[in-house]
Amino acid sequence: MKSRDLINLGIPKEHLKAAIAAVTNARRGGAKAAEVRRTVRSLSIAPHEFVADPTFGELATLLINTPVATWRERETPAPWAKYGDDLDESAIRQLENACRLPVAVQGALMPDAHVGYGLPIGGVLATENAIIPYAVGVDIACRMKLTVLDTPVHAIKGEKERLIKAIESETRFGMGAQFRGRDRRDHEVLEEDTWSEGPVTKRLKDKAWAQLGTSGSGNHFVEFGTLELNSPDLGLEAGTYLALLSHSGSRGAGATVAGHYSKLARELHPELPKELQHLAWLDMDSEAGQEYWEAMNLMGRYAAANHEMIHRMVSKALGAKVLADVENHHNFAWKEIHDSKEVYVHRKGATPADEGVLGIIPGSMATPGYVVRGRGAAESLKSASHGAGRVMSRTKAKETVNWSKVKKSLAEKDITLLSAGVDEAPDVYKDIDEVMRAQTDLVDIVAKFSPKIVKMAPAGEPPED
DNA sequence: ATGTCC
Repeated sequence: MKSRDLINLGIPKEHLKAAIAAVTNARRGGAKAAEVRRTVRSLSIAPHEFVADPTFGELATLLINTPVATWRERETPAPWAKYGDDLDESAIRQLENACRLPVAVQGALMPDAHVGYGLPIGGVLATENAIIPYAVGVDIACRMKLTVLDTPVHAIKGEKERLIKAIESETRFGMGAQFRGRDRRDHEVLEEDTWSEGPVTKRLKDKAWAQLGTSGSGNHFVEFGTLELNSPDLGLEAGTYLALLSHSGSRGAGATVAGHYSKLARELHPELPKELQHLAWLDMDSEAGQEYWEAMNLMGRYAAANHEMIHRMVSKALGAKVLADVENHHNFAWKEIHDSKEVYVHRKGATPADEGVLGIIPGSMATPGYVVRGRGAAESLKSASHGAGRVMSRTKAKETVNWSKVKKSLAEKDITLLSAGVDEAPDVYKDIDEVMRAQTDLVDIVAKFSPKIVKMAPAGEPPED
């Protein structure tokens, strides 16, 4: 019997697992399909009559003890702030909807906001005692890392081939990208017991190992560029440096964790209206909530290790020493105190910007990114944008972007593009400097990074191995 | 974002 049959027979989504187990047991015990079907129908109508049944008793008790879920939204929506004047209206609607959730406490919309599943990208949401998998995002712990190297800046021109080779030989890109055999990277994060403690993560460790030190597709990248520091900071003298910047996350492992728990959250909240289904939450007091929290935090450490291996291998190939290091998650949730209250702050495509905290806000392959220092603005839930933000969908980009024009413009800026999809062309993004101007209350600019040698996943090609 | 839904 399939899930859909069970639902048609009146089994609520949240008890599908228990129902499937009971049906399987009944069939193993020799009951015929039609007979089981009749039992399930009767049980869904009058569960009290089945409490003592050896096979269906447990399911009957579950049905009796589950109050009929009813949708109750906040009487008044949670307060939220937005930054920027020309924000996508659909993204605004998504954040407004999120603020209607009974678990919502406060929201904020960053100037790079655009539509995503559930919460918009560039959306921040604080909740009480609840975690929303889709408000963290599919790429859990998607993250930036910048290392300043002791390699002289003129190497970007003078030793270009050597820099290109370091990226090409030490990184992998694309959906399913991985290292094979002895090329696999090792990191102590893989030795954690946490992997085997989670019912989902225990199946993901080998894939995670194979993908350690890789970037995915879409907006992930690894690039060399110049970092301009106008005054001493980051433990460095003022000056222009050669830096390595990467954008990647928790890869396939994180996507599987996200998919599993967002589905579970939706099943646990069948009462949610359609526009809020993707914002289904897990109660932090529940086993599912705790499982997701542990898995999410593991994905956080894994994504950090992922970047660490990219930077370690590339700088090692160059024989370079790391002079400074800045990094941050921008798809994650944190337990924080806001307004003297403990809340779970989800930042989905948003950079943590508590007072004094360093972060990285990238532009595009052809425009600057910025190292920033947070100002701790309460209205933004101590957050800032995570980039420039898309102005054009991937589909539209593929129809309209003139690739040879892009190449010409890159050449004029002395930018070497090793590979990328047309949907990542500079024009699909907002003007990063305009976005930075919309968030002067949120962050101060520390340094400016200009991309010079850029690698992204090639479009439409099979993954490398 | 991800080897394309459990």
